[in-house]
Amino acid sequence: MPARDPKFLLTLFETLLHAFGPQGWWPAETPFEVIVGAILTQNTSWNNVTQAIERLKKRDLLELPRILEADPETLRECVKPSGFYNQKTRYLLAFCRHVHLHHHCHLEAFLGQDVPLLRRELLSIPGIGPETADSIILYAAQKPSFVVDAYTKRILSRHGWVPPTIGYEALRQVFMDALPPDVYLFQEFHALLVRVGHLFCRRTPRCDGCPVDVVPEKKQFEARSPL
DNA sequence: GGCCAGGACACCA
DNA sequence: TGGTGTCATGGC
Repeated sequence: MPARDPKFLLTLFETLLHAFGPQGWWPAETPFEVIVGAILTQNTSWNNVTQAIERLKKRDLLELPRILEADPETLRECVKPSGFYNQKTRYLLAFCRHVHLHHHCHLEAFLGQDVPLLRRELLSIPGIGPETADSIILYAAQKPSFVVDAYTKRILSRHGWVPPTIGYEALRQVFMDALPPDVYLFQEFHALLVRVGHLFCRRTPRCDGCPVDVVPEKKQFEARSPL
């Protein structure tokens, strides 16, 4: 049960864009670096991820074939600062092996597929869940698939616009239905929600001054869920 | 020293 | 189907 007015989310986007300006996501030089970052940032602060990516860069491992050729122990050492390094090394290798096996390491061909096909294929790879898949589609493939993360859910439910129990796919659909399929809009909106989340909506409630509060929309759910 | 972070997955009832 | 534990490092 999302907010009824489909223009509400556009109003929210414009409010955040006015308050914070364009965020210019994703901070990466290549689509493959986006993908590596998307996997490494799972439940991890971006600061830790940048350290891992720097290690990979230093060893010239930010290319798909290089990861496949790399010594697994070296790979683990690079991934380590981002936490969960055994898992994430496995996930990184699983992704690279998949593209190697099914697309002959041709990342552009893989990312060039239609969104439904690409999303289904991404979700079939171990370690790629819905958020990671949508991040890869939106920021690496540059195709419109809205990314829902913990902040998105927290911000919207805390303000009473969606129930706190809403699932990933349902919340994603709220955005997909309400917004035009515009890559720039999706990229900036997600980045802005993360920015707001960092500043105002951590687990310790600290919402004073949150620009989301000024968005005019009738709230349908109990506001300020006790997250 | 404890809490938190731009999740995903296995396991269990 | 939904809830819970596990994976692990670095910053505050």
